[in-house]
Amino acid sequence: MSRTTIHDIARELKTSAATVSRALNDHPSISTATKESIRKAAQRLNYRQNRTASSLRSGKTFVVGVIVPSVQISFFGSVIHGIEQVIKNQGYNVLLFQTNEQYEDEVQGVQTLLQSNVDGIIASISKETIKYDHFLEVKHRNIPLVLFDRSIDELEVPAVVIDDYKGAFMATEHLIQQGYKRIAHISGPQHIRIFHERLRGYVDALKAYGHQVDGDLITYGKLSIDSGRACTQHLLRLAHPPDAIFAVEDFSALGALQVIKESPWSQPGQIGLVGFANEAFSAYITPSLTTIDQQTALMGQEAATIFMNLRQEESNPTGPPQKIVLEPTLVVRQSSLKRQETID
Amino acid sequence: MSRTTIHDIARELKTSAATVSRALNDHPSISTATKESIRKAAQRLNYRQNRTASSLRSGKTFVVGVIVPSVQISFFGSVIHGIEQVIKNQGYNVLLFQTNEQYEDEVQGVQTLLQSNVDGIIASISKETIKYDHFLEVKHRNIPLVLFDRSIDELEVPAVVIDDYKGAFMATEHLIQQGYKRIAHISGPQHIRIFHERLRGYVDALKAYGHQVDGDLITYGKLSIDSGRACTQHLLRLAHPPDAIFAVEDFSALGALQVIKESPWSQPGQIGLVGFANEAFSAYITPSLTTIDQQTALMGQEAATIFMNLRQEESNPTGPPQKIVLEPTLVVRQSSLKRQETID
DNA sequence: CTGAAAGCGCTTACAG
DNA sequence: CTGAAAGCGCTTACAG
Repeated sequence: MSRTTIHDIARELKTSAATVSRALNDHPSISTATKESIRKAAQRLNYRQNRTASSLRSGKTFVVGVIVPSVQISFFGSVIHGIEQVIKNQGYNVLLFQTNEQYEDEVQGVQTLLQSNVDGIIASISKETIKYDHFLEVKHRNIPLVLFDRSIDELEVPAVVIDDYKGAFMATEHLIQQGYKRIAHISGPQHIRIFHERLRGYVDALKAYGHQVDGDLITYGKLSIDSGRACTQHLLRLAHPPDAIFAVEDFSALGALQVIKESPWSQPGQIGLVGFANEAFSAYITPSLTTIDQQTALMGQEAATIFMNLRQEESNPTGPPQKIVLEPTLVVRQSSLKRQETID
Repeated sequence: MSRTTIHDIARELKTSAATVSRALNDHPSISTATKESIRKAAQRLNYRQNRTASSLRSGKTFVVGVIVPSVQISFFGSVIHGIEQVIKNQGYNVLLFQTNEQYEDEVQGVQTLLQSNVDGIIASISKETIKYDHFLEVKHRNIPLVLFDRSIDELEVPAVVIDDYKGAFMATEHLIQQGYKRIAHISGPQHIRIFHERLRGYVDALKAYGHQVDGDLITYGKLSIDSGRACTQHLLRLAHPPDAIFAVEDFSALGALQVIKESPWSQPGQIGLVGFANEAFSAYITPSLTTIDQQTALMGQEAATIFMNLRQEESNPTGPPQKIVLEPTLVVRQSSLKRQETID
């Protein structure tokens, strides 16, 4: 019942384990006839390569570690999908680590992936992370590291992001063009670049259209439904409340929408709302959520492709790390459309 | 720059690799003093165990393979979360494989996981799968295999499911109690047990309440928004259309809801709707979707716990495989509430 | 085109 | 309590 090894095949065919190994790996110096008979024997004996042994010897595991806050956020699920598409064809697999947005889990994840000898790591950092030693270790060990979406400039590693500034600008511009006058922003943790960029895009769009930037209308949330609720409650209680909200991501926007719907004096249609991320639920809520699409599958594919290229280079830092910036798209749905006020 | 090994530590402390290995694994026969100094040296030299080498020698990888149709379905994301919670504490990690509901991908996934020497596999089968040889091989190799949700009785392996019959009965009963008279069912592939069970629950609830079971009102879909749309269009075009629909899962229900909303002569509130799974979006669509909750996190935890127990047994089949059946819960939201007809 | 031999970095009976 | 030695199943220079 114990598993077939290359030695079993070698014995069967009266050849050597080396030849069997070469044949199964399609090594050019093995004759076609030999390869053929070895392959047949392998199949007959139900041979399966022992990847662990192969990895130990060759130094390659064909495993890519993927670190994300949570697969339950459809954005990350979708990116993982894109990653898998690309690497599967090259014989790679995904070893998954969820951080639950916790710094400690992220550190532990990196350690585990290092111990597992992954051939590379593709990651999006947790919102709690403000120290990067664990990622620096990856870099110093010359293990290909690619960040996506939530990247960290100071790490100086390749990254795939969308143009968050531009996306935020478009979102805000859209609200302005709809005729909203006091546009608030629910932002996110500023140490993560993308959230800061979105804030910048918001501010610059207001300025570009001659709107005043009012610090009271900018709140800092935590990227969750509950946080979106809290921020919105705060905004609606202002002496001079907003007539529109641009939320830094869709979960915050969803929280905002809930509060808006519950509040008697602020129905949807009166308060414009735009999110960011085009989460799975965003098209189906009511009103459906106007948001910024991030080309998630493409983001995953690009990150995986960078890894594939990096993998060969082997520690020759050829200039600054590659950075791919994808174009955001505005997806207009109902939540941002301004209702005609003539009814009142 | 090459990685520290136990030999490096041994040399440093003038002891043997065997002792270093034992000390780092907290072997009882090593003195506390020795352990202490070895641990310190390991830390100082930034030692990280090479899991590949450890696995090859010990035969354990501390990796659990998880096979699911797609992490983008929040149900599966949530179960994976539950699995990770349990196994992380025991030092295990998740090697992820998505099948995209394709039989070929599932077979390939199993092969890869076998080659990777995973210590066990936790899986939910693809809807396209009707042959199970790949899973039989796992079983025959004595690798712990646990199925969840979409399980296969004939494989005779442990499984965690919810009581799908009961959930479907509850869903249908709820619609009956709301006063709906012609309740349709959008079902799923019948070779997967849970979908057949849900159909049974639907039929039996109708019978239990003296409703007629009308074959015209039962359609067989493919578990997707589009499929739900198609089935619903078909149902609404019947000479004698339904006044309520119980959908086999939430994506089908979402498709149904879209068609209902688009159709001028069948607004929500007139056509009752219940789904199954309590997907992430279900609470937020309008009308919010009444559905059956499946205790996803618990399902993952239970599956992981079974694996943990199985792992020790080592091929002594002690009676029939364990089967855990979780209780479903009816989550009543707006989509199933019957509007008073007095308005007309 | 093929084989013998070394070795990847651990773990673990066996011996003391 | 500690060490020497074998070996997990591969891959790969080296030699022919």
